Amino acid sequence: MKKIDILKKLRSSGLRPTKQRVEIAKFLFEREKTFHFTVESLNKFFTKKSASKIALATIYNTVHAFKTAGHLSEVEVRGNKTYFDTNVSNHHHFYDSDTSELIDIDVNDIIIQKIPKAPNGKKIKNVEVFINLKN
Amino acid sequence: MKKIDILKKLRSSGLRPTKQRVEIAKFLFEREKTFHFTVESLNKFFTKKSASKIALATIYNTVHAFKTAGHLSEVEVRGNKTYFDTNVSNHHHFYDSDTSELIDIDVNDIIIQKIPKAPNGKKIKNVEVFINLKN
DNA sequence: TTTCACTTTAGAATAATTATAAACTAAGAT
DNA sequence: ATCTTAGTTTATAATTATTCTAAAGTGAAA
Ligand SMILES: [Mn+2]
Ligand SMILES: [Mn+2]
Ligand SMILES: [Zn+2]
Ligand SMILES: [Zn+2]
Repeated sequence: MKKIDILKKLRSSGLRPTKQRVEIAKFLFEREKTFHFTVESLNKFFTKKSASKIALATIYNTVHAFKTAGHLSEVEVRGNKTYFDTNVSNHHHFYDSDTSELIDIDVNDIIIQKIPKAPNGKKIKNVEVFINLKN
Repeated sequence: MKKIDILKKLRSSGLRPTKQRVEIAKFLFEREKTFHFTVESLNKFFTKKSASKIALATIYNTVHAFKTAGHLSEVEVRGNKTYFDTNVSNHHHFYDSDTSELIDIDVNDIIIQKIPKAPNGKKIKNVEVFINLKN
């Protein structure tokens, strides 16, 4: 994803392309593959690796703004921290608790042949499959 | 589950059947159906409903001891609080985010016909299906 | 009964996240 | 180009869930 696209992405979401948002968006979206991260890992990158320091509150604000705009999704993982995902399409996960690593599974690589109907007057919003790994 | 069984359950897990543990175990296991709860909901019960007040730290200690002993499982739910489950068998969940309610799905009510093989030298420990509901 | 490892408890500490409010800035209006 | 202001950043405080601490209490073996 190019810088021009990043500016478009922000503006089309009603987010002013501030210096901080553009920097974070470049780090998150200017790459070949999607990935998973936590606010802590993101903050570490901007504290250590990057020259510019971005306030932790801004990282939280920005991640939430991107999530609300649909540019990030959240993955529920056992543990304290919240995991975010730059893959916003419907997909599943392997989880390696040894390394705390999430690995994407394409939605077409899992086929569910039998599923119960939703209770009450409810409908199924989406189905998430989470496969825990061991050695 | 009867009181005598609760005492057995505790003793066979190497847990002394203290007044607090027996009270909590009776509340958790002395019922027909399994259910889901949070430490907060459990604490509310013993603060309001029950005559005896149990320290919050004891509730945490006991829930962890029961989990370690295999009498409780933990369900990962989006949000801040940790959900526990008195159903320790392999099963799946519906989740109603409107009411924050978990509903069990029997393991046989979901059949997965295609699943990717585990990466690297890893194996699949277990598969959890989480079905989000909407209205 | 005596003993002591195990347990409970109040309160402090920690960790992740959110709120606050003052300083700053992108961008439309003049 | 400057003005204006709503949107944004930031340091810091506050909140929330959970864990730790260490002193007082207790189940159960001897
Ligand atoms: Mn989590
Ligand atoms: Mn959670
Ligand atoms: Zn993913
Ligand atoms: Zn359950």
